[in-house]
Amino acid sequence: MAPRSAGKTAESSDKVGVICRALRRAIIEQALEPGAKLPEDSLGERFGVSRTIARHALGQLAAEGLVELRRNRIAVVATPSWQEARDAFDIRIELERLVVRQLAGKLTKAQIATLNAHVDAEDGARDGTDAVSIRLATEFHILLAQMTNSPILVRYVSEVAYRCCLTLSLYSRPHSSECAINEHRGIIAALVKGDEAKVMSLMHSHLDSVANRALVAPTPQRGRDLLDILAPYADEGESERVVKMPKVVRAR
Amino acid sequence: MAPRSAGKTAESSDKVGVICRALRRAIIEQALEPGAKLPEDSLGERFGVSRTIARHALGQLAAEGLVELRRNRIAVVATPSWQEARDAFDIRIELERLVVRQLAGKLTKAQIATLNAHVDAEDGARDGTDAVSIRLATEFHILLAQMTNSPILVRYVSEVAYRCCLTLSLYSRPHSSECAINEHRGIIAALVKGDEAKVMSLMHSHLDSVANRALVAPTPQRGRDLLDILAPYADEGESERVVKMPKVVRAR
DNA sequence: GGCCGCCAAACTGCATGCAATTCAGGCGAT
DNA sequence: ATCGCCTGAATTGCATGCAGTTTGGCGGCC
Repeated sequence: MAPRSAGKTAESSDKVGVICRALRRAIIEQALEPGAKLPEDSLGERFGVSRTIARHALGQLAAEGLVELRRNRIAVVATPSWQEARDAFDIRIELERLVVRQLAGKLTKAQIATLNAHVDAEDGARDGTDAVSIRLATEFHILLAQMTNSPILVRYVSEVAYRCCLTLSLYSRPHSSECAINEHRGIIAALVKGDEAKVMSLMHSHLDSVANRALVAPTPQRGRDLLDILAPYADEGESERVVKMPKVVRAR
Repeated sequence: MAPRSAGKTAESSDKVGVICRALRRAIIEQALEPGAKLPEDSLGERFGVSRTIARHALGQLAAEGLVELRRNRIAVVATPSWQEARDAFDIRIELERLVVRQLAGKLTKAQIATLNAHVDAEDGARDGTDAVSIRLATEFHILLAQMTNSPILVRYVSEVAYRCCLTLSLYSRPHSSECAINEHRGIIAALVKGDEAKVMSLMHSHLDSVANRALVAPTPQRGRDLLDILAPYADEGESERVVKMPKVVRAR
């Protein structure tokens, strides 16, 4: 009955979970671009719930870093800076190395079959939209994390993978997913073989190459539209020169 | 002091943030033990807000893994299994290695002073309660994370550190904090010297020793959740204390 | 005496209402 | 024409109310 480590911490409560999942998916499939507005009542109306619930869902997603919540302002899909994107990938690399280290040589036949099936699905979706193949690629990594049976690891890998997904829509260009698929197959093979060092290095280089392919140009002016990027970060803490802020409330 | 207003994701909204911080602190100082009930009403009354806000705060804390939310049931302070505690420490080790790797040799004088001051504070609090010294020790690690200027890293390190704190109250015995303080000093020294490899290994062994000192294996078997869950309640037996504790303290 | 079912209290799930704040755009002054 | 101000509409912040669920205890039945 009670599925023990089902890892359901919060959001699975009910409708909140539904909205969270829907929004997450919409975000990582780029149906909702970074900076897109998410008014509470529109959301509530769309999902047939009240603002209270929509609000709660937005709170959860904000905790995951997928949306940005500014006081008294409409919530928007998060717009990570380039540096934050880079940081997210760094963290992701460490976490996923941990995943495959725990998994090397310990996969059951059923798990191997599941993984292979998923990669096949990725393959089959190659003629679909980019958005879908990006989502599938991300889900492959989450699938791996789930096999560790460590709810915490699952949560962190999921979150950071989603965040990376989000940055892909900001800083990347047409995504060549074929190599990623092959790299996924390679990782599965190394996992089955149980070569811990090999699979860790494979995962490292896989993610690193994705990051490098995705995150172009260290020049900060490379974003789609600078306007959106600057807006939410207009007041960065310390070394900010006050250009013109006559009587703006300084947010305490 | 204005500790860099970064990391404004959600909770800093207003009252929700206040409640979150208060509860977090109460939890890591073990004023609230794992399993303690957190009814929305009482919380709201205690903090002078409505259930809506208390509920939202609980949602955030649940997302961080500090409280457990069961549908239609009173929220409780999370009770991680032994395995989850171990997993949390594993993740923490990787994350904090990342922190010190980024920080090695890059600390400003001001940052070094801040760190030293904090360790001095830890030292000064040695004759205080265990709870306080545990909190201070945890905050040292969070301080380090903040110096990376990576909001994501700060968030993850904070969360996982709090979780580890939580497990300490479950599985640890009288905590000898002096060695921890010395290890903290050692880490600062290595950071200043800029020896990346050394500081990573120091941090690794520091956390590993904390984990090993704290997590005494309950049973060689894993998956014995029930035992762990019962532990905090199973006060019966040798203690002649009042077993009867039917109602939650109600904090009035 | 012990067990089972019923019932009231407690609590959560969710929607709605009201006040406060922000946003958009029009109007007048420079 | 540009900038600043002012006002109505949009939107959030929060409290409260009602309905559904769980809890815990009381009384009846075996």
